[in-house]
Amino acid sequence: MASLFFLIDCNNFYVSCERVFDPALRGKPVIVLSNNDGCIVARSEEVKALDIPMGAPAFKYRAQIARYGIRVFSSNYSLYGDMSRRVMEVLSRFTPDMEIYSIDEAFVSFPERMAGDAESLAREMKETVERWTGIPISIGIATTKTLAKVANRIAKAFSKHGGIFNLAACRDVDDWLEKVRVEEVWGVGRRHAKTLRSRGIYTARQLRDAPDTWIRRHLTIMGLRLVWELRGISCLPLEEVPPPRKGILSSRTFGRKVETREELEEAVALYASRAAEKLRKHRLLTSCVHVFLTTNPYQEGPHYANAVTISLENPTNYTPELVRVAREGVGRIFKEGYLYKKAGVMLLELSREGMWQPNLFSPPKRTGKERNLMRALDLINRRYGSETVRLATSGLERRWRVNRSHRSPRYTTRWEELPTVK
DNA sequence: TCTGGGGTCCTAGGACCC
DNA sequence: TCTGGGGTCCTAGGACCC
Repeated sequence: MASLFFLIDCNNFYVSCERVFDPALRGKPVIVLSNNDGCIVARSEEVKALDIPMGAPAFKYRAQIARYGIRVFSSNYSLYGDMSRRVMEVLSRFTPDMEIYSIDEAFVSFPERMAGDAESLAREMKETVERWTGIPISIGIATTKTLAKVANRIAKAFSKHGGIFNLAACRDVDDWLEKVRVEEVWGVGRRHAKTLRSRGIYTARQLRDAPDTWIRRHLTIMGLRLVWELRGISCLPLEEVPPPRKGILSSRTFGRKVETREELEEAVALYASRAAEKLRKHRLLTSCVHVFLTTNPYQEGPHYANAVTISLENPTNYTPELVRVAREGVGRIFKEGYLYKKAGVMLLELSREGMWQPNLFSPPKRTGKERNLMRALDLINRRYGSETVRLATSGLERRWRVNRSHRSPRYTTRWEELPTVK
């Protein structure tokens, strides 16, 4: 049975989260920076109007930030994660058929026979989310997910539609697709856009009408699916149950350059601990640890990047074991004489706790004691803040830690940072 | 001086098998 | 003079997403 897809997208999500708790920011230019205060990852409308692009390195725009009095925030993921949970909770009251696609986006679907009510339903969703959470949203409606994305973009670009646009009810779909540039289509990035332009394809409409064989050859099977979706043939179903994770990554750019093996080992020990914590949170075990380090690729001078993958005999989520292996990994790839900028730990080959095959030749050493230790560790860190208790190998001084000089309070997840009403 | 972090999927090519 | 065809599995790298 055919469905109608809604794509719900929070407007300038991180900026909107900051504005909920500081209304003085409304109508003012605001940006939110990535980790280490590196890139601009969210912009208010006022900033978009200044042609400051998404993902730009913040230091290149210092002059404009000062000139226009742009308010700057470091990322506050505790706050954004919690606000996202609230938005999704409100949306889920309208339908069980929902896919949480990212921190600020969700797809929902309704049977096509409800098409007549689609817009009033969307309006109700929008009003409820905005009233209950304070986060403004836009909604795109269409017969496929890719077209719903397009519809959402139109809803955002043309404010006369009041943040809601229903492409399924349009007679002039061709005209609308003509207005959307090919690189704005979901699944077309910089490289594919270039390939398409070289063949004279500039708009979503031209992409929709491109020949299958050429698309298949140059944009792979993914591109072909996307083109079919533009034609209204649904190829991407709603994924209500998230597929099992394939890997868990923890990595950071350093606040300053790191030269010594000891400091790299500290950093990697911390990342391994964090990854192990995520592992336990999802009740998973890993049997493969991937460690990587790299110098700054943007900078002149000798560049070095390397990685190593270490298989474990038995799957585990025990922090000390993973930290030991990760540090060993650093030992294998570290080279003296370079200025390192980033390192990370990736855990692969994940399995569900309690479902792994014991190894015949080396029975597991894991004891109830270890499990209890990890449980206590997680409990303490959840209650008193992360890293209240941690391994000493992850360093005490830690001069390499990230810069985060403009973070707002964690209003909703820390008692001592609750907003005060005057 | 200063350029994020966490994911997914696909393809090409090599090694290996009979 | 003549040197196949059909598979699988693994990995590295590229492209994309937010």
